[in-house]
Formats: sequence, C-alpha cells, structure tokens
Amino acid sequence: MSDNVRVRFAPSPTGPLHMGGVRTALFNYLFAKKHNGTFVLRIEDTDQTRYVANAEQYIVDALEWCAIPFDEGPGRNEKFGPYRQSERKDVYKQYAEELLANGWAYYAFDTAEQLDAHRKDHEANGKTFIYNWHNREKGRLVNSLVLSEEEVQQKIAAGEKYVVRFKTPQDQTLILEDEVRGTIKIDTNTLDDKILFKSDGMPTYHLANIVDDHLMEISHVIRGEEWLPSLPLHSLLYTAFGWESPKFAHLPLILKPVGKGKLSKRDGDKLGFPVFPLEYTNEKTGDISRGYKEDGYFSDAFINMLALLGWNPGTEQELFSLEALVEAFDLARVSKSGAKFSPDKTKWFNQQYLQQKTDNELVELYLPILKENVIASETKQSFEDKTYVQKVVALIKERAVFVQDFWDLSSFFFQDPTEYDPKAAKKQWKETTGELMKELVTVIEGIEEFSIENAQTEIKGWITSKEIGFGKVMQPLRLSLVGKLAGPDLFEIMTMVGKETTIKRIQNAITNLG
RNA sequence: GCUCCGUUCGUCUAGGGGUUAGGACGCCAGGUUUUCAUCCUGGUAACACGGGUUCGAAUCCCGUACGGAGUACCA
Repeated sequence: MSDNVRVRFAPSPTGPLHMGGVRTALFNYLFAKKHNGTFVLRIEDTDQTRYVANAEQYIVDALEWCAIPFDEGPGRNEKFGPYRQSERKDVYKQYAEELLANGWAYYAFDTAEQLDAHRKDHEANGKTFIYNWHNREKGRLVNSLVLSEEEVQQKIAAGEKYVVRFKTPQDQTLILEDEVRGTIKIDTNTLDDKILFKSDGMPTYHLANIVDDHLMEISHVIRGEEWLPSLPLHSLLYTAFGWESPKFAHLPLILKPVGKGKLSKRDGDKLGFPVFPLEYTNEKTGDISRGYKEDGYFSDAFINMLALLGWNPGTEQELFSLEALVEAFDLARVSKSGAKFSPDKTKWFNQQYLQQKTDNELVELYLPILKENVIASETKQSFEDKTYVQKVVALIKERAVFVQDFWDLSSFFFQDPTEYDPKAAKKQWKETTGELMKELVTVIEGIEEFSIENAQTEIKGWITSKEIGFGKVMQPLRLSLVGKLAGPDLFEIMTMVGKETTIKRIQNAITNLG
C-alpha cells in the first residue's frame, strides 16, 4: 500500500453523530494516519427531507473534541471540493446520463403507489418483490426497458416524474473482497435495480457515493456493516463506469449493552449513559441528549474505549494514546462480529486516564467546579491557594472516576460538614462519645506544632494510655471532620484544615450529636 | 419471507489442528487502609449444537439453531 491512502468519513447530517459514527470516523482516521494518508469529511446531504441544520456543525465539533480532525472537508483544504453533496448536484446528473447512454441504467416511471401495491401483492403470496429483470419480463413495470423510445420521450416531454435505475446484469456471480470479511459471493439475480437518481433531481446515496469516492480518489472505503448488502451494487457501479474500485472494509456494529439489537439513543436514556460524544439539543423538540464530554469523560479515554470495540492489537495492551493507536492499528485485526457496548468498561477507561493526569492538570480542571461549589455554599476557604488545592487533589484523585467526583470527595477540605450521615452517627456516636471528644479537644489544643507526625503521636498516645480503643475515637472524629465515614487519612485531613478548624468541627459535632 | 454477515467466560476479546483455552471489565473472597475508595492477591466463568475430515477438532468442511444487517425516490 502506497502513500496514496485516502479515506473518507461520510455522515448524513440528519442529527447528532452517535458513538457508532465516531468509531467509524476513528477507524478511518487511524487507517489514514497509519499510512500517511488523507482523512476526508464529506457531508452526504442528498435527502433534503431529513436535513437537520445544526447537524453538520455538530459532526465537525465532535471530531474536533475527539482529536480526530479531518484533513479535507467543507471549508478545509478543499482540493476536491465541494464536500457537500448538495453542492455537487450537477456532477451526478452528468454521470447518471453516462450510464443511461451506455445501457447501464434506464428510466423508470412507476409511481410509489404502484410499487407499493406490487410489494404488498408479493408479500401476500409469501414472495419478495424485486425490481429487476424478472418482474420486467412479467410486464409489471413501467420503464424504458419495456417502453418504446417514443413512449419514453413522450412521457418525459409531458413532464412525467421519473427516476433512473441501475440495470443489474443477469445470471452473474459476483466475487467481492472485503478487508475484514474476506471473499463474499453474490448471485446478481437476487439484486434489485436500485434507484440511482431520484425524481427530485437529486442522486441517491449509491450514485453520489460512488461518483464522489472516485472523483475524490478514495482508496479505501471503511464504513459500517449496514452497508455490506449494498456492496454488490457499488462494485457493479464501478464496473459500469469503468473505474477502479477502492478497497472495502465493513466494520461490525455496536450493540446494546443488554438485550438484543444495535445500540440506540433509547438505551442510553434507559441505562444512564450517553450515546453521543457531545451534548445535543434537538432544535425542534428542545430535547437535550447528554454527551460524553459533558458527562465528564476525557476524549482520549472515550476514543481508547471506542478503538477497542471491534478492534484489538493482538497483545494484552489496553491503554493507548491516539498516537499509539495509529501505530498499532490494522484493518486485519478488526473483528467480524458485533460488539456489545459496556458503560462499566468505559468508566474504567476514564478512571485510568484520570489517574494518569498530573495533579496540576487536575487542579486546573477542578478549579472551576470548586469555585462554583464554594461560592454556592458561601463558605470561605483557601480554595484560591493552588498549593492547597493540589494537595487535596493528590489525596483524593485515586478514588475518583471523573473530575466531577472531586467535590463530593473533598468538600470537607473547604467547608465544615453541614450534616452527619445518620446511620454512621447512630452506630459510632455513643452516650460517652461526647465526653471523649471533649477530652480529645484538650489533647489537640495541647499540640504545639500541628503536624501529621505530632498529631499522630499525641492522639494515638492518648488513646493508648487511656485504653479506649482506636475505633471509639477515630470513627467519631472522622464523623466530626468529614460528616461521614469515608475519605483519606484523618491526620492528613486534620493538618490540612488546621488545628482551629479541627477543634471547631469536633465541638460542632458534640453540639449536634450530643 | 428473501439476501448477506456473524457465533470463545455475563461483557470486550486473545488463540486457530495436540494449550492447565490467556487477558481485561464486572462479580465474589482475602490482604492493605483502625473509615470508604484505590491498590495487591486469589477465585468464579467460555469454544452454540449436530454431523463429517483427521491419529487428534474449539480450530478445517457441511448442516441446524441463534443473533445481526439489508430488503425506501433514507443514508
């Protein structure tokens, strides 16, 4: 394979790009970069009825956030532009006419109602209606293959609506190659004569796709498995035009985490995970769909997860930077079967990436959230002291999956607990605890230099000498400082918030819990 | 229905004629943490079924079952 690798991601702007689409884009990107090739974005907006205005921008933004930008596309490096099919209308017409002229296509005048009737009729008899030579010979169809030249011209001149259909060859066995599935054999008699050009003057996907891939010099078509049944048509189209066909690779589908079928937006709503990279607002309904970004996922974790869904490196490595993915990627290692999406594993990836970040990076991410919470709670603490925040982050990050978890894990470093976990209070705060805590306050007051070491020595020494038992002191103390039985080492917390605050919190607890 | 594609632990997957069928997520247990989480160690758990081919099949072939996709003047 030379350096002439050119691949494209060709979404239809009918709504937000979901994670399956992102995965397709990713594999295209990886393949392109691996071979020093070009990654093209093409907008397939030939269906005007399904067009959604903000969808294209969403696609661009999503690729940007995922850090898999396209090299060529609308408004970017337009060597083969335009990259929106709606702006290439005239191109397709010309190619449809070429096929008409050389006998690979024909005019068809059947109305939607007529075709519908045929389909229902066949279905009632337990058969499948195929628009091809068979039904043509039965005289069921109205097209330029059965009509005379005059009749056809008359109809067109009379302004009758028509479509252009592909004339599928009869009695042939097609031998097709797919990069991930190998050889596929197809009997052309099972194919129908697909519409290439619609009566509204726009091409269908099939025509536009082949023409553009050829004109844009696409070398490899990497797309979802839902396109596999169209492969024979596409291959035939290349033959009809006399063009060299690109290589094809069909990616396995991403399936629902539970139950059967492919992943859909509903699954995310039901099971509580995003299916879109970015949050999306439906302009018509006002519905908001959550996004991985807004849910707190790192884009590299999201991408890493997606890469391993349907592909693996053949080693036991699971954590890959984008560069490492480019390096390791190989179409031959794409699996053939659909993969169920796992929200749990996705969280695990995010946790791994979070742990890899430096404390400083995490501080920057935490600061905005921190400020919002601290201001909302109207407490003043040293949250603007980055050194302090960094210490906090260092203490809590290992228990977090998302940066958003930080506040819950560290609020007590910035403000006094406002409530006490009732279960824990009931279990740990006994009749005698109040007295014990008062004594503890005295012990703490006596510690001159309030360091971890000193606090430990003094408090532990006191507990030992009084033969109280660590749990009887440490658990209520934790409750006083944190409000619940969770969090980092207590002596760390005490010295972080300081002696005065520690004492104040113990006294608060005595007041509140008795 | 028809056409095509697929099928290894619950899930993602490695392996691909002779393996104790490996890893990861999840789950369970133990250890660490006088808390919780993290972490560490261990455990649980799979070749869809039936026929062939072969000395030998999870691996190759055929069939069945199951799953998926397509079957639009949508992409």
